[in-house]
Parts: sequence; C-alpha cells; structure tokens
Amino acid sequence: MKYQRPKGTTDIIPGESERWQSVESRARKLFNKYRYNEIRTPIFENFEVFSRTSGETSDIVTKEMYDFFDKGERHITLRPEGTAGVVRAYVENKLYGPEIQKPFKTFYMGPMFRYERPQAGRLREFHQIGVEAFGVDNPALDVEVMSMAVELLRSFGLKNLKLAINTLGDIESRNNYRNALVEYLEPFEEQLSADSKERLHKNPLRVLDSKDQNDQKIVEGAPDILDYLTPAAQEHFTNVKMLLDTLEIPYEIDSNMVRGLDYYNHTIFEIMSDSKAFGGKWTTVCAGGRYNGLVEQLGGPETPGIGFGLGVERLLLVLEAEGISLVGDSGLDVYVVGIGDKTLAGTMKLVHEIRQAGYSAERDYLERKPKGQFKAASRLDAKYTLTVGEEELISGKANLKDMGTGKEIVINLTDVQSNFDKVLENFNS
RNA sequence: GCGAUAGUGGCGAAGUGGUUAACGCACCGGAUUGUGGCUCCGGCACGCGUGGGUUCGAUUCCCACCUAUCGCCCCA
Repeated sequence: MKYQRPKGTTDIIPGESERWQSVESRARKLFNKYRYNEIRTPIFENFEVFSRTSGETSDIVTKEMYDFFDKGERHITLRPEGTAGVVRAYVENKLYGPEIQKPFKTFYMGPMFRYERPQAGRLREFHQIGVEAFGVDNPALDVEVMSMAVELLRSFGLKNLKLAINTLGDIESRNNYRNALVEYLEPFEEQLSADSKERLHKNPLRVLDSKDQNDQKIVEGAPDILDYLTPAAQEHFTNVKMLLDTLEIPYEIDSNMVRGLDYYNHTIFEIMSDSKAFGGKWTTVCAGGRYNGLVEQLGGPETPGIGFGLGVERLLLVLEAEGISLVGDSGLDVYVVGIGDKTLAGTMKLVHEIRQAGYSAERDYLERKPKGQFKAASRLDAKYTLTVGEEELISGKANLKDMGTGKEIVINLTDVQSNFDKVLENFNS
C-alpha cells in the first residue's frame, strides 16, 4: 500500500458515517431542548491556551500534544480537548458581557488530537461532543449538565451506565487535602509502584486511581477528600447530591476519582459503561466537571463554568457492542431500468423527473442487460422499478413494478413529471 | 514512550524453501434478445504489509521499518 492514513486516524466512510450523523443530530436536538447553542472554534490554537490551562506537568501537555511552529514562528497546537478553546473564545468574544444572559450555554462537536498509542476507542484524531456553561455557580447547573449527559446516553438506548461523582472542592480544600495526602503517602514511598512514586510529588491525587494492586491497598487507608472540604465546598456538593436525588438520577460517589486536567474543581463526574466493547471493564464514555477560575486564567473576568466531553468513538463502540442500530434506512424509491442504447436520454430524463418529484432514483450506468439491472435494483433495495425500452419511449407508457410484491402496472410517462405522487398512490390502493 | 501478538485477492481463510498461491463469500459475464430467486458454466492475487539480507531459488528463514490489535502509561 503506497499511502496509508496516519497512525491513529480513521476514515469514516459511507455505511459508517450514517451512524455518526445519527449521533450528532440526536445530540443537537437534545442540546436544543436544554437551550445550548453551538460554538465552532478553531481546531488549532496557540500552544499556551492548552499548556496554561491543562497544567504544565499534565501528560496531555508534556507528551500528548500535537504541537508545531508555523511559518510565522507561532507555537501552535492541534486541540487535545474542547474546553480550553471554548473558554478562550468566550473571553475573546466578551461573552461574559452584561447583555448576555447567564448562564451562557454552548455545545461543540468535532475532532481532537492527542499523540498516543492507539487502542480500541482511543485514536490520535478522535471526536468529542461537549457542552460548556458559564457564569453560574449554582449546583442546579452542575446537575443540569450531568442530567443532560445521562439523558443523551440513555436516549441512544444504553443501559448499564454508571454515573460516578466526586468533588475536588475549592482551592483551599484541595490544597489542604493535597498536603494531607502527601503526608500520608510519604511513609509508603518505597512501597509504591514506580509510576506512583513519580506521581507522589508531581500530582499526588493521581496515586489515588493507580491500577497497581499494592498501590490500591495503600490508598485504601488514605485520607478522604470529602473530609477536607471547606464549608462552602461541602455545601455545594451536598446540594449537587440533593438535586440528583430530586431528579432520581442514580449515582455513586467515588472519592478516589481524579482528573487528568488541572483546571477542575468542585464537582467532577464520569459516566461509564461496562459494555463488552471494552472487555466488560468499566470505561469512561463521558466525563466533565466544574472549572471555576478557568475563565480568569485565560484573561476573562472571574466566571464559574462547568461542562462535559463525550467520546464519540467510544460511544459508537459501545452502541455496536450492545447491538444498538442507529440507522433508519433511507431506501431507494425508484430504479429506472433502461433497455437498449437508444434509451440513454429517456432514462436520464425519467430519473431526473422522479428526483424533481421528491423521490430518490437510480439507473444503470454500465449498460447492463435488463436482468442485471433488476438484480441491481434488488440489491439497492429499490421499492419500485420503472422499465423503459424504445417502444415505451414512443408509446409514452411503461411498466412500474413493486419490487416487494412483484405487482406491475402500466403508467403514463407524462405522469412521472406532473403527478408521480398520484401514480404511487393509485398503485398502492 | 515500554511490552506482547499479528499482516496472503474486495472480505474470510489454507499453504509451502523450488514448476500454474487451495477453498469459501462477494462481484462480473454466460446458459435465459426485455424482469429480481435457484442451478450450472466461466472470469477475478505478474502477487503473499514495505524495504533490505541469507540462498542456486523466499510468500515461506533473518533484520529493520510501517500498520493493526492487546496490556502499561494516560485518557474521551
């Protein structure tokens, strides 16, 4: 093979693209119900937009970004996630202005890029559907966002979903907790896995979700973030739980849950699936949280925010594994069978007229014999065939056949242009 | 970035250090001058991921690279 697509990318070809369209259009519909409107931001941004916000030491920044210098020596990055760019746009377009209703609610969908080792549901170019809401610190917004995510996944027919929630508290809570955690872990430093030793001082919270069995044992006795919340942070979390209960949305509190990005605080959540698409292991399909402070970090006024991102590839894998089909077929209405090379123009005209009348139409382009054309019509799942030869073009009458029942009638070809609806109506009555 | 497995036609899949690389599906054509199924007949890989090497000879052995899949890291 001379040319191959770059590692970790994929072609979404017809047959597959329909599923994407279905996911996207359902998401748009749902977001509209909740009054979220679409935002489209660049696929690349200045490097700093992500490096500042994601955390200078986060893996995303240190080893997963597709960054390069353009011809003007600008340090550019292909966006690895959606939120930072949206926040940048929020600030740059002054969407925090007093004339704009709060919360400002928006959604996006599109490709993201991370330089990683590809695996099932993990590509270098992947797609996310996400939402962001700015300007309101009310827990009602946290719960609206979560409820929307859950509803979206359920609307696809998914069951066996788990909503896991946690809080990172405010800065003060987080710092207090971080200190307590490091203090607890340091005596175990020598026993920790190599990875966790590394994390201990770089990003101690990450030790909490280590997969190493021994690490997990040590973590069991670690202090709990929930015990270090300031009263304000505590109240926020309590209200989030209360509101989830109100909506009867089941959830689990996972106080060991952390985030790969530094900008999160207060409520964080993940929606996971234990679908066989991922070998039955719980895998995150949708994740999000609150990021009060991020807008300020990117040069805007102090503005709270919250959002989530949904991995489209992962969602599609789960839907497939669960045997959920998204495509309603947009079948072919009429296949026009043309017999003999004298019918070239007549067939073309009929196909054109049928399309003008609002129906889908196909014809033969390979000069196949009638048998081959009927076979093709059958394969394309055509509802009807219209058969024209030289005689029919002269007499103005031709056979219309219902491919389901095999029934045939003679129709006037002039009716195709003027009232094809009637023709079909009469046929079916 | 690390570790493991794999790579033969559009798809699935057999195969061997040595003449024409099985078979199945799909597709195309014919038997059947203008009607979908079945059946029968015929066609369809100057080629075995790419590039080197060993050999008289490589799809088969060796090396490198590429890609995919799985695990780790991380994550949607």
